[in-house]
Amino acid sequence: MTTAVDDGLWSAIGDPTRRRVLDLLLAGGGRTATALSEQLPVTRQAVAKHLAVLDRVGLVHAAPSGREIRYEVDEAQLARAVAQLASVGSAWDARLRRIKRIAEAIQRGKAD
Amino acid sequence: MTTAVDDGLWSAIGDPTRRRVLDLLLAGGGRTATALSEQLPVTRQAVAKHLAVLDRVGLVHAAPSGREIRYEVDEAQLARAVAQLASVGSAWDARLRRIKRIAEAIQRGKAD
DNA sequence: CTTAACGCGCAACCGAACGTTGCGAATGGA
DNA sequence: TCCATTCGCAACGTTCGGTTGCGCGTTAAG
Repeated sequence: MTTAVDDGLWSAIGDPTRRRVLDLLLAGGGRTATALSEQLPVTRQAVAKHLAVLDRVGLVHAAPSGREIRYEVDEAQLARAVAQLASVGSAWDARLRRIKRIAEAIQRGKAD
Repeated sequence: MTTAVDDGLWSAIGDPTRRRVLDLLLAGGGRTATALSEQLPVTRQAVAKHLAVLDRVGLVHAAPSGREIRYEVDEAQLARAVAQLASVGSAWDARLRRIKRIAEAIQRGKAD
């Protein structure tokens, strides 16, 4: 079982700036690209591109209103992403536990 | 609390090929770059570069032996990476829960 | 001992991704 | 109407993941 990871979702949340964008949107509700860029170390255009990526994988959704475009987190999709993180994490964790157990067994065997 | 994530570690495990390299090393014990590349859809050189990245962040460690170089997972560092995955995951999860609670509260408020 | 084969590193190259700057277009308020 | 604000588009540079080609050292076979 290789954890059935969606590489699209992963690489979307793999970028540090995109993670911070998601953090900001989660913390402050829907915001525009310009507003987000003011609280990030990158330009508005960079933020816009990241929002496009997040939109493409369904993690955010655009809400146009007049000349502004407010972006909001898609909670269901983010929950799916969180599940994938947990999935990979627990898979590796299980491997590590098994390795530790085997190592301890060998230690005991040495004591023959 | 922004979860104090190490971007170096994150981007190391953010790459799909590097995750698969770690999976293979965890499953089959120490292996050489050539052996790994035979079970991956990329060339030996690509694997070698990924191993260099993983080595730089301490997720694997090289064990030279004659003309071969066997790579092994650093379990402590991988455990740290797993902790970061869990950290980000649970942070987002908590946000999602709060949002849901607030939404429900508003729903109840509407029923006035 | 000589030689062939294997494993590795280095360098050049290509395409995609992240970031920048500069510009023009459209909307909103004075 | 006019100015400010917000956005989209295009060009550019840099880094990253991947490939190919070559040369070097180690191992093993003759």
